[in-house]
Amino acid sequence: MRYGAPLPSGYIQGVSDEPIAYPARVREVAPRRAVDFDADLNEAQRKAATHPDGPLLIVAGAGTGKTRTLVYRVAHLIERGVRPERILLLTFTRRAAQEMLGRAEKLVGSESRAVHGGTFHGTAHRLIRRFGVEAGLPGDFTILDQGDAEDLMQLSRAACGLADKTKRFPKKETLHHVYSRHVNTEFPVGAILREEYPRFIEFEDDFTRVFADYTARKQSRNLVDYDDLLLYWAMLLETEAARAIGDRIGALYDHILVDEFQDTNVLQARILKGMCRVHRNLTVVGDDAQSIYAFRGATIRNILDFPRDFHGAAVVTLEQNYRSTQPILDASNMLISRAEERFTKELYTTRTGGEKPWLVTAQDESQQTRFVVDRILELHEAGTPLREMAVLFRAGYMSADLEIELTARNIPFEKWGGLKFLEAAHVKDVLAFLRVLENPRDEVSWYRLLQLMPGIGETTARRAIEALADRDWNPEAFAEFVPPPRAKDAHRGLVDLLRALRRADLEGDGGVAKDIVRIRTMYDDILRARYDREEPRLADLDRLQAIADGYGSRTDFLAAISLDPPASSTDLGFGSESEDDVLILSTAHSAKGKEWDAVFVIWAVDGWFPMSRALGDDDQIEEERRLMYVALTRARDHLAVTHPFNVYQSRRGADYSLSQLSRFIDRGVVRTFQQVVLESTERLPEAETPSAATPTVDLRALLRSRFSS
DNA sequence: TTTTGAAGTCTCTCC
DNA sequence: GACTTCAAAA
Repeated sequence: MRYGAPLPSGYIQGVSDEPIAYPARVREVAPRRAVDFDADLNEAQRKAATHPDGPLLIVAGAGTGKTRTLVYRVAHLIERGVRPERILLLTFTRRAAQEMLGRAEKLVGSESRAVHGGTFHGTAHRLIRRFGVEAGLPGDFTILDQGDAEDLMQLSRAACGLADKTKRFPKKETLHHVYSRHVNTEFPVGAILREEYPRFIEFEDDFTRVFADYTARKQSRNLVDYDDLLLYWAMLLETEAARAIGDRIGALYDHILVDEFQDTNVLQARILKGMCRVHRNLTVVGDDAQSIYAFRGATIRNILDFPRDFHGAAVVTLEQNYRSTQPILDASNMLISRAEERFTKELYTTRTGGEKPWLVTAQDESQQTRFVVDRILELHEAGTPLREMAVLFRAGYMSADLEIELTARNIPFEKWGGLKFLEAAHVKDVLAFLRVLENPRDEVSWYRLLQLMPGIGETTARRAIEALADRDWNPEAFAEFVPPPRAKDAHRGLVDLLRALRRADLEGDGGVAKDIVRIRTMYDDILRARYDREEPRLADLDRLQAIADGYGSRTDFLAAISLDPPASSTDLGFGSESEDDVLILSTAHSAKGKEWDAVFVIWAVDGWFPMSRALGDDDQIEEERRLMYVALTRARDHLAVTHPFNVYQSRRGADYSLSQLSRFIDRGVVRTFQQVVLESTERLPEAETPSAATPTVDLRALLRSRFSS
């Protein structure tokens, strides 16, 4: 059973097939110059970049000039006369797309600006807005992010009568995870349960019921989740009823290039096949050793099966690493050599010299932090800009202590990945108002904003929504809804606010930033009453307002923030800040595709990296290992892996426990590092503690003994 | 019956 | 430190 919306058979033809307009990302016009493929590329890179038409698989190890090769391929295509707007460049993150388009522009000039680039989801969104209505999809849908989708799943769960305290029935997050996996991997629900949640197998029928309700609910409320974006794209291409539309979408592009192919899933592979039904000009680049998105359904089979799926595909392998020094490669190669399955080979470099990476044992978290900060300042004084250094970790919250220290010492930093401010409750609250205006059927947002009102809780909110649904979501139905007496004032206030906002819309006095100002006349008070520390939250809303200012319409704004969320605080529209020399803090995932002169990988502790949740499952441990490999291979000249020895365990009472070094740094890997054990700070006066202290005999012995057991 | 405050329970990666 | 669950108050 599948849960996607079937495409209605009727659709209207018409509207020209001119390419979708993409906003130009770079303003200045770069001069056009002849590209020198011979001088700029090595043989393998050149072979890939100048490959003629037809399917091409580039297997590229870390740092082998993958981006460079793709950019030169784009340049080559343009020189060959392919129209730039007929080239589609699919990447995994928005950052990667921007970087690649920027580099292409430097190479071939402003012409390359017409190249279409973006993430799978972003591109899906544009195509669906453009062609979806013709295929019977709603034109005014709003996009659910993961949190919204989970909330909607909760409503479905309740509608199926599974919300009561039956403790054993899975949480909304689990339900959504299974659903998303089903869509992205096409595994049957039962198989997913058997593999990942054996304890829930008995509920398979209930899962199916909830999913059916969830799917129907999304459709009747004009809601589209991330998975739907891909699903609808695939269906536009594949469904017989949409054949003519699929043909036109397929005819939009002559060449398709895909970055990070190892992180695509079967649904994305189907999309690529569909996009290539007129031509077979598909170039994919990937590295199986860097596959780190299995949790999203990515499968390495896409790379392995590529030559079979696209018969006669050329395969080019890039092995020469231009990024890292040999000692860093030695450590990385050793680490990944432990992987259960490997398909690619050892990386090598012609770069000479370079010191062994450091393996730093700190006494505790605060010493780890001090070491990292001291070392960063040292390198900075020696001439490395802050922006050329990064601290990487497994999960967003692990940098908390470091962030405090950096702030205290006035070192500017920028954080990538982890919790984004758009996911913060108070920001989502304000967005809920906007989304209800945009799509009055947005049940998730109604539910959220109603419960903000004093006196209105779960039950009253649900009743109000029922009243709305009964009247086909006519906005007036809410005004006529009779709330319980205690919520009378709040109801009145909300009705007035929504009316005022709609009126402003009609009178052209809108603008999404103005909307937010109006919403905040009500919401700021609610916020103050709800939270003790209101200042940072109010500041977040100021930032939201500033971002909104850059968008003309509410529709654009809402779509943009679901698909291209500002990833860091400096992305948030305070322009000049992003030019500053700032240190990068990033999750290992968000660091993929980037490189720095100096990289610090902190919390290399078993249970942290790899995370404890992965420990039960061999495949997950392998994915964690590849993730560590990704982290290590980000470094050009300096690499330090740190682990605190004593870890404060807030979970089990207030005491310290001894931590184990990450299992990925086994004895053989340790030999590729130089070990540094930081002295306990109590023993030495601070002035005498060098940032890289001499190892003490005791701790070294302790360290060794752990590897011998 | 519904809301709200307080204690208790986890904590990921991303579009 | 944020979200869920439980018990008391309106």
